[in-house]
Amino acid sequence: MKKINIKRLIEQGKSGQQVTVYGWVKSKRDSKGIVFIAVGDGSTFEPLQLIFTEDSIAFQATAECHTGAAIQASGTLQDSPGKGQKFEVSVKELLILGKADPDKYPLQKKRHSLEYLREIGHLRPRTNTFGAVLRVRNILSAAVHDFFQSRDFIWVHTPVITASDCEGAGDLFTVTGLNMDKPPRDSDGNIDFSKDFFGKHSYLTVSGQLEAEFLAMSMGNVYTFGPTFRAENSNTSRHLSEFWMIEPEMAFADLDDDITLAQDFIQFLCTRVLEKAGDDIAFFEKFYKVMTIDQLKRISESPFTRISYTEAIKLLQDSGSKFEFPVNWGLDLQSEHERYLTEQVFKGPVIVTDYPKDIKAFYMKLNQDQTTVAAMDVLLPGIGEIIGGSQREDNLDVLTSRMAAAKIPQEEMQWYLDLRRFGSAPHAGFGLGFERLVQYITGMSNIRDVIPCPRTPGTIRF
RNA sequence: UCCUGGGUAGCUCAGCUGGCAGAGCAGGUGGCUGUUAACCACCCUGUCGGGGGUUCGAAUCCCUCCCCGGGAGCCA
Repeated sequence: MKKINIKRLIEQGKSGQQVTVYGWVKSKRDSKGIVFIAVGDGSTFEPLQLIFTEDSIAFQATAECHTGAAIQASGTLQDSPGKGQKFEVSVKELLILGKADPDKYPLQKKRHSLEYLREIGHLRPRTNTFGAVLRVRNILSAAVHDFFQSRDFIWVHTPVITASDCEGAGDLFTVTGLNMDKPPRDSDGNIDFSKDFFGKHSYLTVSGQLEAEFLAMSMGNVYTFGPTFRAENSNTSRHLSEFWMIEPEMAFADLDDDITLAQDFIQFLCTRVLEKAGDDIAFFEKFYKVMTIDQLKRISESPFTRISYTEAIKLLQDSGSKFEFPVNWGLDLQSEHERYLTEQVFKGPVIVTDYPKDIKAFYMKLNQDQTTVAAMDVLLPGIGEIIGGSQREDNLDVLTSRMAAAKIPQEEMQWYLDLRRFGSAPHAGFGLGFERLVQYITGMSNIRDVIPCPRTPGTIRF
């Protein structure tokens, strides 16, 4: 039998058509002689209304049919006289494929707290909110590839297991095949990773950037889109230990090209979500009241504010606002400062550029002033940093001296320095935290609610 | 990791300076011919996070541990 999902049925169905639908019961309402069942199958936000009247055999079967049950229903698609839906199905045959005991089923046809839903992560995709999140996440994932493919970027697969521990992006998870009860020791008593699976200490990647750089320095424009791991003990609404990151890297490009790409990228994604996930976005607007369709339209149309770090410091100092943390040139911007810029001053995305070299990574291009680097952060209201990027240092001497200053051992990094020895060229890229983007667009305030299986310190399930 | 708020019925929460454990929703039964998280009536539902202490008496006060938010730091 050829199955049709509810999304297709609503889009392409014709009144009078015989249909069979499959899904899970979202709610049941009954009156004398008539029963209404709302059924969903994940394909779309709108549930399908099933009608059972006393004259059908299926009517009896609804007694056993509670919220959460998996059902198969056959009948006639017809225009709905009721408000709220275009079609409904008058059901002649109802099969309960899997019951859901109403005394034990953890989901009810009412609002649950997001905290509670996190405890039943395997069932929460059946809720309106999480279904909408997953559909938006899917639209965005596909749009990421559409955006880069349409610009001839090559999708490259950088490794999940890496030997680079000097990227400086945070603590790393060790990957090992050693017997943890009795690991081999060297003469100093330290664990001897030369006896490990790969012959050296290996980690889960914290960024594909360094590898993406050598791919860009041969393929031109490339991007990665894959999982990333940070062993930081971060307990916030915008950090995960395992998250997905998108990292484009462009050869023959400077910071300005990088910023333009970042803005075009975010705007493209907002536009695509509005086109393809209207129902879901409308739901977020209505129930969570954080991100509106109008706001998304505005973001997709108007250029982002650009401000240099130096200008930002001056603006904060002259603002007359009291901050908990000091504002001084040379100090990093704190959350409260970023929030002030995005939420109070500019009320939208802000791109801060040209940070002092001492608070940024060693690989960022040193500016002519010798004190700042060609870096940029994209900041969003409510989220903070969503993108961190830079033009990369392409001068061998400058790079090695910056590595020395940052005390980064160079023996293991000769391959990286080779890119500056042979055919070096200006290049730039950035990293975008995918879940933070999903958060921003849906208005979900906790990052744990935009990924199916969140990994955070002290918590792992499934 | 630090600061801060919380944990009471299946879910969401009220329960004041210590004095009989509560409501809405869900569930059950009945009613209602078209509902939209339906509605109306009645019924059922408790390790008050765990342990210890103070007290005639603790959900309430004290100590301790566990868990969950929010904020901060680290970052995407």
